Amino acid sequence: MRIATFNVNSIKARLPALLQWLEETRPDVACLQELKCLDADFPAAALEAAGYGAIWQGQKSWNGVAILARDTAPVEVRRGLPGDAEDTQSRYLEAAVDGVLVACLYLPNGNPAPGPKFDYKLGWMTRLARHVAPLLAQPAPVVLAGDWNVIPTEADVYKPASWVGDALFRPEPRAAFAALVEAGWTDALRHLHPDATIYTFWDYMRQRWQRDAGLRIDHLLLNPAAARRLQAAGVDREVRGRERPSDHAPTWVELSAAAAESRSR
DNA sequence: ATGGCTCTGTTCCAGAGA
Repeated sequence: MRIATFNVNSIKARLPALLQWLEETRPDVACLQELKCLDADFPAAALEAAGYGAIWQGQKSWNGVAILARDTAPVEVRRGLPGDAEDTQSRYLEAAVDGVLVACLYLPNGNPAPGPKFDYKLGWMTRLARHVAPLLAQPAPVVLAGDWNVIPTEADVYKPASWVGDALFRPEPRAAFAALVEAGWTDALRHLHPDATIYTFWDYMRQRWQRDAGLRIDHLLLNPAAARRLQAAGVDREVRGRERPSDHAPTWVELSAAAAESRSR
């Protein structure tokens, strides 16, 4: 079972690229971020024609998340991150697909730091940690997939020195991310590729793609039940090199089926 | 330190992103 996350940077601008990628890689689940569209404008029919059921949480101009499932309908479990009744930004969805609980998240950028946007980011991470704590010990696999807007370590950025002080690289968000890993969530890509240079985002500016000056900020965190099934993980880098690309590349994990796991025990 | 690039919408610039 392949579960992917892809910040599309406008689902309307990116629909051809999205459909091409779905056709090529056929993920079982795809978590999308930065839809940048109203609920009414979500291209559900085009995705259905491509073989994907979907749930989505849009909003005008910014943010927006969706969960796609191949040949089935994702069963919505939660809409919005709990803990702040004032939060109206569309950044969090949860769905069950084939016995796996998938959370699709779009963590706030947080720049400039310090400031109210950075405070919102840290508060969001606190709320996330509180919400996912009981999911860690679930017997069912749980995958927290999305654009985390956190560079976990110096190995995850082309030039750490130039990102010091940035909201993606400041100690507080990194500590919040590290605390989840310390608690038992597995950072799937880093776990399987401990020494590799892995990027999932390349800024449009300054020829960052051409220079491979990237960041690893799109992550899939697995609870122990999911980590036990982890077979492979990667980044579909070629998608970033195409015409009119998103600034993020799709990032994915492959989990073995439940039956295969029970046989192997 | 600045600006570079790409997206959206009460658009022909400004705000946000990372």
